[in-house]
Amino acid sequence: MSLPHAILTALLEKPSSGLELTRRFDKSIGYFWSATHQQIYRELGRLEEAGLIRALPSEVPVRGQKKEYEVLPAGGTELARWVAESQDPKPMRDPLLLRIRAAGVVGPQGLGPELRRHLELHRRQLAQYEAIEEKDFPPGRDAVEDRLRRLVLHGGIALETFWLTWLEEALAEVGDMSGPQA
Amino acid sequence: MSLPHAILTALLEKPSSGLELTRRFDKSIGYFWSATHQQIYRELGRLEEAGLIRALPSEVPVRGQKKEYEVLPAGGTELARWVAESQDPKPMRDPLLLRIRAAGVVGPQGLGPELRRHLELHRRQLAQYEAIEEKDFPPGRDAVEDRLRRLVLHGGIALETFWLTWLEEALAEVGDMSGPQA
DNA sequence: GAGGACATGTAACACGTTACATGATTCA
DNA sequence: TGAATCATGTAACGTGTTACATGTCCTC
Repeated sequence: MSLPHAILTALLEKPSSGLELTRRFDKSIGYFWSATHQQIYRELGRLEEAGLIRALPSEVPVRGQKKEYEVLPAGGTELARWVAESQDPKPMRDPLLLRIRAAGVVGPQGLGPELRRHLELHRRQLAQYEAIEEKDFPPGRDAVEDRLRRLVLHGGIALETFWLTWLEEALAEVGDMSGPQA
Repeated sequence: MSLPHAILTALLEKPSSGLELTRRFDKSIGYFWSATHQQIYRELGRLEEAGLIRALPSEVPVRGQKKEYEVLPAGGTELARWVAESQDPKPMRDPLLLRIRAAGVVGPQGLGPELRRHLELHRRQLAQYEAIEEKDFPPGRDAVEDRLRRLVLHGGIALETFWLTWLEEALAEVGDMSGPQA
């Protein structure tokens, strides 16, 4: 049950409409918890129903009309409860590792290009994170909120770095035996 | 669509019944693609329907009776196709990073113990991977299949190492401000 | 023959994904 | 007025999760 709490977090940072939330997910929170606009609208309805958020009463609630939400006190309480909750880490679930395992059985033909493509994609993601760090977290900003957001960003950077390192190892292992030849 | 291919891989390594597959997922393939027995039975039915696997004809197919499956040629072809397929890496989806972000908004109260607990769990997982490496991959075994399975295991080890490093950083940041005091 | 382990399966629901539908606003 | 964009929403489906149901085999 992470999506509702991701939405509560985003709305506490700034009250927003569904589409605004979607955009903010695409470029910030979505880096570690992505969601489509359909999921977000569905969940906004549930959160409102549950009394954790409410639509700002300024506008008439017509279809096609922008509808802004803000977090109610019960929503903040629920989010704080969830932050301290005990949740076991889920085992990783990665299709690429699975494909390497499968390649051990049916052969690594065709894997080389795919590994190189992933390597490039992770390089770009890492560059993007590093740009964010440089832009949003210059040395000196040290409020609690800044420190925690930087911590999260460091997680993303370290994860991408892991992928780069591992993909290099994978290419060294697989690259030369997965070319166009049989 | 990874589960069917995880099952094809497991069945190619060794024909099995549904429950045997469930056990093998719990202690091997499931480290990077977990599945419950209900998912596995459902998927075995679909794979048989699709003509990619078949039940070994030796036993009478009665409810409660063991039913072993093996991969048909079409299943091997499909798996090889999937290995070389182009699949974008999915953005990570991690509730703990999300909770840290939320803690930036509602405060990190109660996070310390949770971080320490995760740290301990990841230490154990890492130790387990290292035990597997020592037991199943002694230096010298160099068949293609061995090399690729070792590569996957190295991925798991590096990921756990990432978590340990990052959780230490997180504790340094959060540990002292999330105690029992307000 | 009763209990427990083994084994397969159903049912219901939550979450995520894709495609599409509908209405409002803006601007040429 | 027509097209583009903004904005909210429905519908259908696939996967993952949880709880439970049913049947067989072994052992005491």
